[in-house]
Amino acid sequence: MKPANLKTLALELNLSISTVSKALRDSYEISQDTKKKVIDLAKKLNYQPNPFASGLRKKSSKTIAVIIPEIANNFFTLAMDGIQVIAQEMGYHVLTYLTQETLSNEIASINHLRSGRVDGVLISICNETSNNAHLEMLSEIDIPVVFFDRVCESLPFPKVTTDDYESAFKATQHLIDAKCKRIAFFGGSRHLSIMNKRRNGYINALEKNNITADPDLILDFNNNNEANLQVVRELLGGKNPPDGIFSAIEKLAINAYDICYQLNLNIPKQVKIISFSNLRTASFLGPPLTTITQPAFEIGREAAAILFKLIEKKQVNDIPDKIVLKSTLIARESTM
Amino acid sequence: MKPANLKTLALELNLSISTVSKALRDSYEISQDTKKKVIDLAKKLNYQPNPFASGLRKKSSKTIAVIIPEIANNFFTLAMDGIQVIAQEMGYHVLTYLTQETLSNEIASINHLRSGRVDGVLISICNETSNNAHLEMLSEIDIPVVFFDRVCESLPFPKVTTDDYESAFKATQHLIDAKCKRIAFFGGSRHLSIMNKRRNGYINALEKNNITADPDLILDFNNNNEANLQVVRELLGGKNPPDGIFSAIEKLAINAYDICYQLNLNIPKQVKIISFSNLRTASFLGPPLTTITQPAFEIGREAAAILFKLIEKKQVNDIPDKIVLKSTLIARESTM
DNA sequence: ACAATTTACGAAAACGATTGCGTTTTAGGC
DNA sequence: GCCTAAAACGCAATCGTTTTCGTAAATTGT
Repeated sequence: MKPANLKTLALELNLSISTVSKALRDSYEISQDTKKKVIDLAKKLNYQPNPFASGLRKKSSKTIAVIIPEIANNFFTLAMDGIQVIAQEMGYHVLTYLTQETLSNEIASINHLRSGRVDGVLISICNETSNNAHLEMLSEIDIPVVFFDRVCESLPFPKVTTDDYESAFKATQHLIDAKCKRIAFFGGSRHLSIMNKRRNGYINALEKNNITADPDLILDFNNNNEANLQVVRELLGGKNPPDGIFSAIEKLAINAYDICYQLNLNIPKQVKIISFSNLRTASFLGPPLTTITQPAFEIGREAAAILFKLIEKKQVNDIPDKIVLKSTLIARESTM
Repeated sequence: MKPANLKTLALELNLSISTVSKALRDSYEISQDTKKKVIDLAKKLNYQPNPFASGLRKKSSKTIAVIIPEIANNFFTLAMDGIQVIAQEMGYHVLTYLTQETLSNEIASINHLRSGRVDGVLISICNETSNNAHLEMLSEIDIPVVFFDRVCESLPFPKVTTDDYESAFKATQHLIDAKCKRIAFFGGSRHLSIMNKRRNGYINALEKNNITADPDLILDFNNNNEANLQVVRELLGGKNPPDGIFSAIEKLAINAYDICYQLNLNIPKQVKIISFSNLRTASFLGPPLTTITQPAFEIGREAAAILFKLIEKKQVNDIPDKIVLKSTLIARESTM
């Protein structure tokens, strides 16, 4: 059965298409009587306006795009949840693009948006992103953009992040307070500003405690998990292993657990571990993992809320350039 | 800067709009020479066809919808990943709708699709779904639909599931083999066929071992996690607690861990636990959790692959009505 | 050299919703 | 009863792309 359209309704009611359209949009030009008739029939036939037709005409789609590196990641999953909740409330549709941490996918995704397919974009950049050529294209497209978590500092879009530097500092201090002498940092791409902030928080915390950072303990990991595991194995199985690990990435903390199990290293006796993480099961790990937990859901909500303000041009002047939410350190047995 | 459109290109090249359009679609009507000119300019101006215009004209959107109960769920996250991978390969866009396990949201989402916004639908129904009135509307919309995991048996759409009955049977047998005498079943909505299959697998495994199922040990949980925790607490803290738990839902196994920690119950000595789960950290829990792990990623891939065959009407005859993938039981310490 | 094809392109009508503007009807004022 | 103004509705253009059909020019065959 063909879906009903304005023509169908108009024919049935002996009205013109424009009258029907205006009635449905509650125009002052149409009498209450006709409005009621139109609306009733529309409901009866389950009329849904064709999104292509109105998109073409109005140049708006009631759709936003979310571009994230991966979805099988607790942080992004929760952020996505927050985004969806707001979007659903606002009556918007959500298109998701996964870049799989690959620059070419990120470029392709952004290119898709040039066509006016969406009214706004929420983006968290991938760890291969070093230059901003493709991100600057976002400025050329004339739609609102909001960055969250993995932001690009040099671009003039609102950004929602967490207090990465402070959290990293606290995490490192937490390990120092737990008597760790050799603390390793597990980080990611040097191109990501959040990674640099976390690394700096780590380094400055060490310095403040008069510990000189050992370059051998500052590790950058990539997207190859096998290789990453090997690096962790060599570090923990080597001759001068760390007694504390601060991981800026959840997955790397899991790798550390993996290797500790393999090498029969006791956590926390031989090595203490703290990690940025949104793992729901952190409390039930063996041993429970001390985490820096980002308010991922709220980040998604905030970012989406800002985006919709921009899209609907409400209170555009009181939109902050940058929102920083606080992460919380939850101490558990892995650092006791 | 306004995005380039066919008119722009046509004007620049002194060609007609139709020629440009045909050139870009590699029509045999256009000479190689003109094609090259058009394509070059299109690339230079970064032309992207307006999706509304072509959607309106062609009645196809290169977009699919994914309707799932929640995204903060390891199974659905992985399935989503599989779907996205295929969709990206096929050049399709993905719209996500979360029903939050709520019937009204599911109805609203399905209603959105009546407008021709998408070319196909992948759906896993929510646990409030008992009657099929709204799902039958999917038949009226004239687009392909594929169910995955939480399928609706009575509807004539392809279904991708796992061997739920067999896996549940094996899981229960696994506990029986581990000398459990009182095995509890943690299930969900009786409206979901997969839950019934898992429950039946459990019951039949008991019967085969000449154990009569105790109704007090067959629990149905809902979406209220606080209430669920309380039920688990009363069961495990009661006078006749089970010595084995087979959970059909990951979240409930976590609840069980939670209560065991609270009540100082030793897993597996006092109670053994096995659960359907896609937890990546199952091996690192205290103790490591024995799981029935569904091939979630592959389910997503398979379902998407079938959907695209249907959409593009390729090999439509050799599409099976039902695909059943196998889950794997991974024995870990929680049942030793 | 002339008809018959073939090649290469353009004109124009869709697709369905929106909206400015013109037109008809009704109500109101005197 | 006539004029003005407001109320209620229809006409038609528009958004950008696709596609059918028509036609001029180039090519082929004899």
